[in-house]
Amino acid sequence: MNSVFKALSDPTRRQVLEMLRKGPKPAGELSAAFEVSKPTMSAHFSVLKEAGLVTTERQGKKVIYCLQMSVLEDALFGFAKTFGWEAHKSPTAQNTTKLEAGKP
Amino acid sequence: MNSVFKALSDPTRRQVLEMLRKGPKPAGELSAAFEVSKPTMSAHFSVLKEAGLVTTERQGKKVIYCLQMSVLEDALFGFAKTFGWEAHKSPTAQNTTKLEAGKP
DNA sequence: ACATCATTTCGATATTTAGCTAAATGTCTA
DNA sequence: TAGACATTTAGCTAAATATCGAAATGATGT
Repeated sequence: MNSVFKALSDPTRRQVLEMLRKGPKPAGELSAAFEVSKPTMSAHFSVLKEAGLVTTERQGKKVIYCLQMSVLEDALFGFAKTFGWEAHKSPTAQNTTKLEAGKP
Repeated sequence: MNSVFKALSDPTRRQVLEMLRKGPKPAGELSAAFEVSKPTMSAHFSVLKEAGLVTTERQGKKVIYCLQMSVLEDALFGFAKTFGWEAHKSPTAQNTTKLEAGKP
């Protein structure tokens, strides 16, 4: 859980997670959205992966990143609960475990 | 908001916030709960203060730290909302603006 | 097998962060 | 004002992090 908060402490990494919210995306597409080098992005990906916030899955020449909502949820709301907050999934929360086929 | 997440990325600082959940506490009491030097704690306090997560108020020879729940709430739930979560204050959430008198 | 494209690893450097001790500052009480 | 605490500032080290360009690896499709 510490590693999750560490991972969330960088704005680029938070943005990556937000991009993944609508569904899995390849590394290249994620990288292209930021003004940093590919190696730098790869390092950010590693941090997210080690925190368990994302998983990867190879599809042909691409590596697909997939948000693990449950990990984010546990960290965020586990912490929030110690402050007396309650929280619940909204009806719009969605599955992030499967890639919709044929997305670029 | 970035500064809030930065502040939350350290476990000591998160624990300080949790200690303040039940009400304001003097710096000395907070420091005593951790195995680090006073200056180190002071640096942690600065980070929390710059993020707006705590405010201080001098009372005699002591400096009282006070959790700003609203700042924590905005950062945490502002972020959570972008992931489709809803959240609300639980009935147990409480006032942090006033110090209960005469606490050691 | 090769060319190509996507991604990661390598090596190097700069910045940031957490931690310390020692010294300075601030505020009460006698 | 002097003594006693409480807290912060100064100055430092060591470790972690962010970043880069260049090179290496992996997978595909011809």
